[in-house]
Amino acid sequence: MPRVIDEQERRERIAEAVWALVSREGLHGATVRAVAAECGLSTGAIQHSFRSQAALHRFAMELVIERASARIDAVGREGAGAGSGDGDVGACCADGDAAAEATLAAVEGVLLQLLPLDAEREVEARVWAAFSAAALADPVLAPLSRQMNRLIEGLCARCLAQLRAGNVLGPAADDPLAAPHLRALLDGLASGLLADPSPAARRQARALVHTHLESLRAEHGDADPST
Amino acid sequence: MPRVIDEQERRERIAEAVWALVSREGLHGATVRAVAAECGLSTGAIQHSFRSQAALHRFAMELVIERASARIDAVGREGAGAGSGDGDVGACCADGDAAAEATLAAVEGVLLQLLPLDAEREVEARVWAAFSAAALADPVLAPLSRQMNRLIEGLCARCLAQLRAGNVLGPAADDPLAAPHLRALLDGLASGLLADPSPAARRQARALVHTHLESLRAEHGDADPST
DNA sequence: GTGTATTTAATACAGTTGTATTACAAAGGA
DNA sequence: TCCTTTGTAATACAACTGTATTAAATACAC
Repeated sequence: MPRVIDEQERRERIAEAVWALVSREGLHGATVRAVAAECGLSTGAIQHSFRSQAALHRFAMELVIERASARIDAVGREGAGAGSGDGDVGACCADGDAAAEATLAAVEGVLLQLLPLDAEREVEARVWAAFSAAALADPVLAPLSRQMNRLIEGLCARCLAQLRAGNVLGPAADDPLAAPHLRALLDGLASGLLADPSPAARRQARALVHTHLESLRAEHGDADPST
Repeated sequence: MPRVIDEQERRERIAEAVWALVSREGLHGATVRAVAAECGLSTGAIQHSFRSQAALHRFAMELVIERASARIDAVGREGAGAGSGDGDVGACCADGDAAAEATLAAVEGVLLQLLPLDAEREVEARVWAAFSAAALADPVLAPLSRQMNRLIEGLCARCLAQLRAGNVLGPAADDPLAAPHLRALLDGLASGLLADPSPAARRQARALVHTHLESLRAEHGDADPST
């Protein structure tokens, strides 16, 4: 047998070149030739790994989901047991306020990871924005877009559940709309940050996530008592 | 003088053909030839009105802003005086609840106009999504993206001001973050609706806007008393 | 009517794209 | 050592792109 190559790793390397190009120049910049140049291969090598450009783009989009999914699952696993990492919160709610603050801060940190607040997340968010825009006119990519939304909403739901378990939230958190609400907010913040990544905008986004969580805590009445 | 043509109207007609194509096939579908076919002109006629394809795309994006801006201004003008259209609310806050409900409903209606809940808005939102994604990698279009965000945030601010004037909101509405918060929420909801325009998702989006406004009303404590 | 300025249509052209095809290099089994 | 199998590189090709150029048609001034 000749030159053995880790095909999966090769495919991911190519997909990462796609990411770089999409982030810099948009999806239309990720031509086969440009991708080949970006990762130091020939167009023939690209074609050996991917039947077509559409397959390449699809794989690159799926890889974004896969990586994000892995990160989110990791957060979920480590967040399920501990509040902020140095103390268990779920069971012992004896000294309320300190533990509550810790849980709140931990959740806030997790949610902030979904925003393009550093260089790496910004690339990821730009790439995702390009792909999800393309998905609007491409039935093959559209399901991936929805999958990502479900993924993030799931993370939001788990964060809210954790806050509820720590008795940090009022009854408002039981609202089944709380997770979609949080997801939409994060999505809109991310899109705004991509258009304006200034330090001021980043500060504002952080503050917004903070006050949103605080407002969930402050809320003690029913959401809609009139109807 | 030969055939006199309303150049501005012609340009807008061409731009609307761009919208249709972008909504159906994405930005890359708006080639000069496709645009010409869409509006029943020749490529020569397109080139007579627009120096280049980039200029055409830019104009089409600006026209989205212009149209949206006109709608928003109209809403602002009619909304400045009356609450819901059949009764003045700003001054007479004698019978609180009924007037408050009316104001709230009126504002809710305005905000819902920003979401792709009907066919026309959906096209507009799809077009805008495509353009703002392109703006991430195009320095010429990027300012337009930010301009639109400012426009919508301004509308949000005015809506909140109206609610405040009607004594519908607690002190939380004075938070300078309330308008950016609302804008981000609407942005995220819009993007979610484009990915999943199902009736269920639309119902959820409507409900979310409603509960968000309700939560602003319910909130009476400080947003962040601890720090 | 004639002429002229101006818009339109058609075509030409150079560049780029995705993809198929081809020849070449490399690596292990006989 | 040679040979087969696999990956690589280069090139070819057809389709499509934006744009420049050209010729025709049109509508008003005179």
